[in-house]
Amino acid sequence: GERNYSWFSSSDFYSSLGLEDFPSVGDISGTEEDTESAILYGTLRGSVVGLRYYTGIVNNNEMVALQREPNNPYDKNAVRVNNVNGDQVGHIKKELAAALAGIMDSKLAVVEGVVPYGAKNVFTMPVQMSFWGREENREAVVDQLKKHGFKLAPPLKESRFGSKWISGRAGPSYSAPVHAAVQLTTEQLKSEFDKLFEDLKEDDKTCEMEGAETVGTLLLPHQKQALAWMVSRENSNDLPPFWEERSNFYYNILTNFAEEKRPENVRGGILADDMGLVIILNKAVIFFLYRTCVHVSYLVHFNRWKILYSFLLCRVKRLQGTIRFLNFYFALNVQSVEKKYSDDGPRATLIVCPLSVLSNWIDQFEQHIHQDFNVNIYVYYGSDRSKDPSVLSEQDIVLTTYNILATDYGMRGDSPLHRVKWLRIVLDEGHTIRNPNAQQTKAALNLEGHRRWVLTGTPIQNSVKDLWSLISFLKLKPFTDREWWHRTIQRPVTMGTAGGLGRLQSLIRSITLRRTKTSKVKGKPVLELPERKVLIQHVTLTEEERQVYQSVKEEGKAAISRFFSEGTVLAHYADILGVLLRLRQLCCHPHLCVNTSSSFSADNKTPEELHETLVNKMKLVLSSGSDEECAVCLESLTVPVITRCAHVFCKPCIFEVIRSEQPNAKCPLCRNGLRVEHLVECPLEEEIDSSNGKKSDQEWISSSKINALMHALIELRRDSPNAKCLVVSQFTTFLSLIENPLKESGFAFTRLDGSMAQKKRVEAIQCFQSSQAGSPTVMLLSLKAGGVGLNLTAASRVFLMDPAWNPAAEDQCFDRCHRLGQKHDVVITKFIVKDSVEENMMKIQNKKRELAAGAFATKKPSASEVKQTKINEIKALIDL
DNA sequence: ACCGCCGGGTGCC
DNA sequence: ACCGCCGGGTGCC
Repeated sequence: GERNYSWFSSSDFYSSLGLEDFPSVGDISGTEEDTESAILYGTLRGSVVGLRYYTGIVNNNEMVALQREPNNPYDKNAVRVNNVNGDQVGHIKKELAAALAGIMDSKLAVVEGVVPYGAKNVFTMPVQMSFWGREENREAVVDQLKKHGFKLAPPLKESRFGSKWISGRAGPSYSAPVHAAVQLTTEQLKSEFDKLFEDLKEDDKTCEMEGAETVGTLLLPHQKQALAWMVSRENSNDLPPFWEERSNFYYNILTNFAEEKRPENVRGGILADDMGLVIILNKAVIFFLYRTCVHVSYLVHFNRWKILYSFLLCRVKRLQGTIRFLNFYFALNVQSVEKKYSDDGPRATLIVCPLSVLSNWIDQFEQHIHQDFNVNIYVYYGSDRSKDPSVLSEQDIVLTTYNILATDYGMRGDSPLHRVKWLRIVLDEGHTIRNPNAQQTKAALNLEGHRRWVLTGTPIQNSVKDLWSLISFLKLKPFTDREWWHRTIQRPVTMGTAGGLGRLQSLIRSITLRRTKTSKVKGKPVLELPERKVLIQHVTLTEEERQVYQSVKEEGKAAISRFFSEGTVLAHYADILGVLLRLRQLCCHPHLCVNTSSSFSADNKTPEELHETLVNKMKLVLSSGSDEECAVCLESLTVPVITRCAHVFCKPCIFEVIRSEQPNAKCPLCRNGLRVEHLVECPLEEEIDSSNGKKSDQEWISSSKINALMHALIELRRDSPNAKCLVVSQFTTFLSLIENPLKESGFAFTRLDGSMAQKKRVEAIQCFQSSQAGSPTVMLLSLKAGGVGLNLTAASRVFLMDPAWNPAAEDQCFDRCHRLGQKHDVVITKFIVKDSVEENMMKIQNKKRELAAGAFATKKPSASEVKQTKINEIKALIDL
């Protein structure tokens, strides 16, 4: 029925952007300078004039930024020259500026400058410019320069300036030796990058901090370690990375910029931790660290702490033997406590997280903080959130989401979050801000507060590029400006310039604490997780099932090869997904695909009718529970919307496309016109629980896969009667079909799927996690149900009934039981039907895994590459 | 001389 | 700027 779907009018286009939990949408519009495929065209010597009018000074060999100044009243071609600090040094001489203006404005090339000598000149100084751009723009740039009488010199050779460059750390980037540089292969980069984090684990971050013995709470070694590291980070007086003290100024060895003011180091850093629950404990630690000076579990001391506070400051010595935690801290930095954490300083810690983990945080605080302790926590969320900044600044902790942060920031100047000076700012799942152009990133970067932390399991998702937002958030000079980040770190790394990776490594090392499930502290694993094994169990269809499967397959294959020969594959995308879906369903159970029509969009239909059938077909595919992918973000669909051309994308992704390409946005897959008012939203799963509407007209029958599952379950019950297991499928209808034999064989089971209300979910989880006799041993789980935080550690077996397109979606599901708290080895069984679309899906999954493993430092595939990949996948899936 | 040359005034874009 | 450029003063050898 139509009522399950909402149609957008253009009026709710912007309001609907308030939707929560958008993944950060990658920039696919191509407006962003395509920095990753830039090459060096050549160099040009010019001059900077008007020095005496400006205060900005430079050193010899210092990098400078060239900035267009189109509104200059004297010359619309004006190009400003700024030093690394952003202070104006002068202008590019007008004849040269006239040549540069066009190139810069049309983004044909990026022009970078270095002052090679003469930095102390009074009136003019030389500037060595490098021109970077994509190969196809080289001619245009050369022509443009020629028109104004300039000619590029070939890139400077390494030998000229190179000695510094190879030495591993510093070097002016104008000498980037493109020809000499050895482009690392993806694999090399990947392994280099792994090393980058490996090395982090064995350095001095292994110092542990003891908890208060009087309370007797046990902190795990890696938690103590993290605690100590964070305390030292918040109090460190070290210079930030790449800065040196020289006689009476501070010198940046990457840009050669110097200033008298001591550059501030970040009072914080990145906690790159992939250990699920552990991170939550760590989160709690750090938030209470100074304001209350206790670990959450030490909150017993909170009231006493208030009394102790002034007492401590004058009696540190006496207390040293009493509370070792405080001892450690005060021994470190008695004065700064007084100064920095006295009651007139900022009080509130801001925690920003995705909506999906907001409740996690609230739960954590509720669990650990007894109401008697007056720790004020304010959840800044919902329409009744306070607009009064002073309400926020009086809290101990303010919790909010990235989308609230961005929405508020949107109404300029009136965001309470941005008017408070925070004691500490924490970005949870910090990689959420990896897109520098996203509103939430800008909003996060503009928060005020000295202690800044980023929590993330995946600091680098696709490329070094992703790190910029995080580094910028940490306010590390000079990287807050993307140009310096790019010139000193990103480009050297991606181009494989000698020393580039070393730089990145020392940067990461100085600000990151990284622990993975396999990290070690003093030779012992930080976290001893039981093993995880994945078994593939092949299933053979019965003669009867095979017949049905084969006939559907042949029919589908014929249609799809017709689409190929007609060149209408993408136009029939919904049809094709429909065929694949039917095949996948037939692998599971013949009753699954009763509602999916087999007829193809006939040619005698009007375009209007055709469009409607296709869109309806896509709705069916989506509502079946199938975990389809978005061609923009390449991940599982979050909030799917269907375009008029019957392609499906995440709502935020496609809105971003429309926003950035307006007014004539085109479908990323087929380049047909996109209109907001044509988008159809489609819930991921039928809200009406399919188990209620069981097809009464169909008698229950089993299937090969169900038989295989039941066989395994019964065997498991015989061998280890207490073992609990998850039975996972994308298709909730399939889960319903499985209920029947479970009942018949006397299994106590529970169920968790997307259609359940929050309260019922919690019940189902608690019930399943319970160790009481008679508690369910089986949980029927829909692949996408629940957030990342879902804890199903009671299960030590997983039966994955059907493969997903996206291997990451499967892994995420497995991690719900393979995580901290799991006592047993986890065995995962994937049921795969032999000689079927499922086997082909596995092949594609493996390819994706390889791709993901090598994805570091490679650029995001373009729309046409995505399109080609999709087409190749279709061929592989249907054996064409 | 509707030139050349001299030397003072002057100076980003 | 110890430059270039401008424009006024000037004018055989």
